[in-house]
Amino acid sequence: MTVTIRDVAKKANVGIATVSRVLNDNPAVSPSTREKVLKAIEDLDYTPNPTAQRLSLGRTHTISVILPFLTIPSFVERLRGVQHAMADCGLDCEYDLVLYGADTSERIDYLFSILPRKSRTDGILILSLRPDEIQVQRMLQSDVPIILVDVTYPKFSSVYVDNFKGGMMATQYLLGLGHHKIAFLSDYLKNVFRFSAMKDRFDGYCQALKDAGIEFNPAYHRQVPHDREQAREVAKEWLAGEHRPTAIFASSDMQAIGALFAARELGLRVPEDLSIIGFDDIRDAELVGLTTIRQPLFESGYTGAMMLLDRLRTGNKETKTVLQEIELVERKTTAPIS
Amino acid sequence: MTVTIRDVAKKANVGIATVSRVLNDNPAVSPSTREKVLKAIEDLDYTPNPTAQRLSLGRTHTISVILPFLTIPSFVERLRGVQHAMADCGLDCEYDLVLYGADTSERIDYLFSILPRKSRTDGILILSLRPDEIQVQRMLQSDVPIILVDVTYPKFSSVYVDNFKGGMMATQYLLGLGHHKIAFLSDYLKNVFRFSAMKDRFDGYCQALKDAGIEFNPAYHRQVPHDREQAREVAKEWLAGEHRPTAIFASSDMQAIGALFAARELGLRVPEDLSIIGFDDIRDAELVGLTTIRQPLFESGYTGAMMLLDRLRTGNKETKTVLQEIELVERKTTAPIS
DNA sequence: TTGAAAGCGCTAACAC
DNA sequence: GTGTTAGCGCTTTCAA
Repeated sequence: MTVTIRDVAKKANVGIATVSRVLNDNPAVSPSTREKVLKAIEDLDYTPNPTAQRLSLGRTHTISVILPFLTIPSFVERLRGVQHAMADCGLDCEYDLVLYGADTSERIDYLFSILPRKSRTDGILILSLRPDEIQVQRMLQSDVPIILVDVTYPKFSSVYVDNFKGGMMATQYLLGLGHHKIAFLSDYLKNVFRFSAMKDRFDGYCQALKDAGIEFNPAYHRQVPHDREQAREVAKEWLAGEHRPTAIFASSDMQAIGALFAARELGLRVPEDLSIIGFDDIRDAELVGLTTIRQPLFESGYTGAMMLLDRLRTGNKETKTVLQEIELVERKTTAPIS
Repeated sequence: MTVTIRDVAKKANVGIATVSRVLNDNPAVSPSTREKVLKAIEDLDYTPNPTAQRLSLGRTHTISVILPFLTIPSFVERLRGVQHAMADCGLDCEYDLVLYGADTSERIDYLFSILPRKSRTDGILILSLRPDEIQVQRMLQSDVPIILVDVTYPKFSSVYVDNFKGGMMATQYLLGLGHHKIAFLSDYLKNVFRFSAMKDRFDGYCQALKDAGIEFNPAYHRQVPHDREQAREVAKEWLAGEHRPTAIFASSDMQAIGALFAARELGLRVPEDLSIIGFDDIRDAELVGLTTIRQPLFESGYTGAMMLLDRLRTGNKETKTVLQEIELVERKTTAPIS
């Protein structure tokens, strides 16, 4: 049925070891036999069975990427970065990229417990998901290289940004524009994915407020799912309410855009009547002219994958953490208070 | 080092076959030994080696998805559909989803030649890529189930839409609004990915024009890469030129949005001075209020994956084609000519 | 109900 | 240089 190494050996009148040598570019094969073997391979349209190679080699030639959803553009950007790193290393033919969507806590738990095993995968990239204590212990036991992207954790290699600083930057910027009634529209600070970025941004927001001598107003903090529509609803409540904020800092661009829609819907002018700042700088941010805190999304995946690939190549086990820079991108949704 | 079935067998004082039976829910195991084995598995934190299972079973437990890029939102949506279908079938633990980015013709050729083998993968979903004659022949030879999404081809199962009709719908709609100078802004009609959708839409556009007794004006057709910026440039040329079209039909929403930007940049009001219609109905379309031809993106991936999964389960080899419905979504970028 | 052993297709150590 | 052979860790006959 399917062609195996034995068929090739027979056809070329050599042993299977010789075929294997040719396949693996072992120099200890005479040019003439190599020729014969290559011919047989060609004739039979033979391809080595990857599963058999993997079992024999004890390596899976597989890189696993775990991410929450594909609905959130920032995850897709990071994933793109991973793909490109593999291609740039010329390793996209060497390694298979296996994608695991982790959108429930059960699924996350399952993946975190089942995946970090040498027999499963050669390496793991975890995007934006923060493992809990138990999961961390298990991962630390396993000898599978794991890289965290958009999250840091002691003893793990990671690529991340300073979200606290980002939260401060955004808030201070609005403060500098003369805003005092600054609302913070965020993801759920506690969530099954254990995203921590939002919490850090919130803390940065609070700190900046405090530094400016402004008391934190709980009414100006609402938590909604990471979703445009839900953000819009909440923003509408704020904007239609009595103590309307003059500025909204959203913990993600998607939510900021939701707020932008809410403003439009209520006939408020942005930035004249309301300033809005987001976080991430996804592609849509440019589209709508959103002022935001940019973090390197594509690069985070790229760098994380590079670290993993490097570790796979060198076997170097030391943990390495990369802090990426963030920056304020001023566009058209923020202005001095009038 | 790693725990194997032999370790479990030893610990439970049984043969490896018995352990295997327990793993595979074979009823021919007495409750008491099953108990023993389960205990040993638990104690040793044993997980079967998937590679070994695959080799032994002769199945890879892998589904391959080939797509051009993750930069284009429509592909991501289709991919999401695939993920969800797997989860809804409860098969996301059974099958690994392997992602192959195919962004050059070499890579496409490589993937199309290497992937369709039983030893490689259990099934393949090809998104938006149209294989050429040679590749088709090879695929037809292979006994790996292949489903095309966003493409049809004789003898292949596929999920697709009538792009010709879509092209006509968009054009007729603009015609109905009184427009006569309708430009068609498209992808390259010939491209390494052999996307054919754009060509069909173009043909639909031409047909609608013809039906209305309007001669096709080559100056009103430009081809650019599937990219917002490039589309914007071209649109600007049209809009700043002498024979400015009163309407633009873009072969994708991304390009339509590029055109929208161009109009804004030149101070043209949309839809008062210029009507714009796109194709796809990606999420951004709603964001900017773009009128467009909607095709079911998520559903295409979902349906394709379902077909594949079903075929994997039943072994049913007959080819099946699903034509999905498209519809015109009127938003705020189109209006009667003034 | 259970265990021994063959076999999945490959790699690599070991002989020649 | 090249062939023989022993694994890699499973599943699955086939006997018992």
